[in-house]
Amino acid sequence: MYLRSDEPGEVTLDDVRAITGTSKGQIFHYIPGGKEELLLAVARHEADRVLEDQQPHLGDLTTWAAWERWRDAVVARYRAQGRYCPLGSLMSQVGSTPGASEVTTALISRWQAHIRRGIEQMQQAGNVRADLDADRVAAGFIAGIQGGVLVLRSTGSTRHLEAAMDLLIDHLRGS
Amino acid sequence: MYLRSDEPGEVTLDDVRAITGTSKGQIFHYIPGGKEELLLAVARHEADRVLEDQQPHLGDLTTWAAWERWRDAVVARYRAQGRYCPLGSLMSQVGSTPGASEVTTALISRWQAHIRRGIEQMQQAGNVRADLDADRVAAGFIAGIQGGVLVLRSTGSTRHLEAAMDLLIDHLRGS
DNA sequence: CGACTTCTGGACTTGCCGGTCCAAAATTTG
DNA sequence: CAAATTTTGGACCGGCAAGTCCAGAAGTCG
Repeated sequence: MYLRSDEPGEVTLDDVRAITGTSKGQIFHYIPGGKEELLLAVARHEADRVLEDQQPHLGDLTTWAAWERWRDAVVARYRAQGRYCPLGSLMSQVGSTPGASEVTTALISRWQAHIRRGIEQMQQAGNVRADLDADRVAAGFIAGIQGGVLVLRSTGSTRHLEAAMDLLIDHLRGS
Repeated sequence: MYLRSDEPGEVTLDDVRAITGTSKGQIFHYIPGGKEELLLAVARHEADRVLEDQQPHLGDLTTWAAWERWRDAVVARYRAQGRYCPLGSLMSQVGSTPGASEVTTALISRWQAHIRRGIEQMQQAGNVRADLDADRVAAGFIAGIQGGVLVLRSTGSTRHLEAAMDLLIDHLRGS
């Protein structure tokens, strides 16, 4: 039975010690909360990166071309990441502690707010039907992207992610 | 068979022993592969249940009313399940072994095939535009549902799941 | 009944990992 | 410089959980 080895499973404090070239003493000196505090800090950092990697497109969804660039950026980012999802692994390790779900819900809500804002701007410009519930469509995007990434993690293909994003953009276009 | 009630972490063989009223000797006598084989067997069983719980709707997506019933069944099922997703927990424990991804990809592909078939039937009946790529839209459904459930697991709300399914059904309707 | 096979229970082994502790090195301070 | 404080390294502890082993119970068959 092999526990050890490559990326997928668990990260141990010994791994951290080895990688950072430090010692247990230092880890607990600087991070009194131990493993959970460490993992949560990394998770928060990764969560920020998720949104950063979508910029500047995510913050400026004001034309159809921008939506396409955003779509491409998201697909490219996750294609590059492949089966290994840092944030996903982290969250599954930190389990269902209160801090963990706080990180995910915060990420989701910031992400969704960006998308909603983009839709509203498109509506104001008359490019999207005004009677669409922007927040609801934004929620759909979040779900589609998350699910696409989940599928990517187990199949290695970005097909579902692309399909979800394309369909939702088409929906906005009113096709 | 029911598994733990306190959702979060790990299932140990001692848990299994206690719940089933057996002993380590028996477990390894009947399941030589140990924990991994056991977990995979349960995962396969849960995967079957996922589709069973959507029947008979999933197998008969031939009218708009049927699509709505299916949508309601899926939402109801996951709402009832709440934050605790048996299959999800299982898969995160069994990690990224080859057997694990085989279970998920098999589930995804059967699920998607059902949806695709439903779309094709609607197309043949003239209810859905014939130029829609049925398999692609089905992939979008899978992504949306998976993502909706993922969000449900961390926020406890079915809002994203409902939004994703409604938007995709609207899309089929060509609204 | 008696040899033989299968099943059962649970003590035991092995190895892992988070966390503690403290002695010594480095650094600051007076 | 010397005392006080902070930082460092790593041996060690405790607990946990997967998997092994074997002694005996239960069942099978001639």
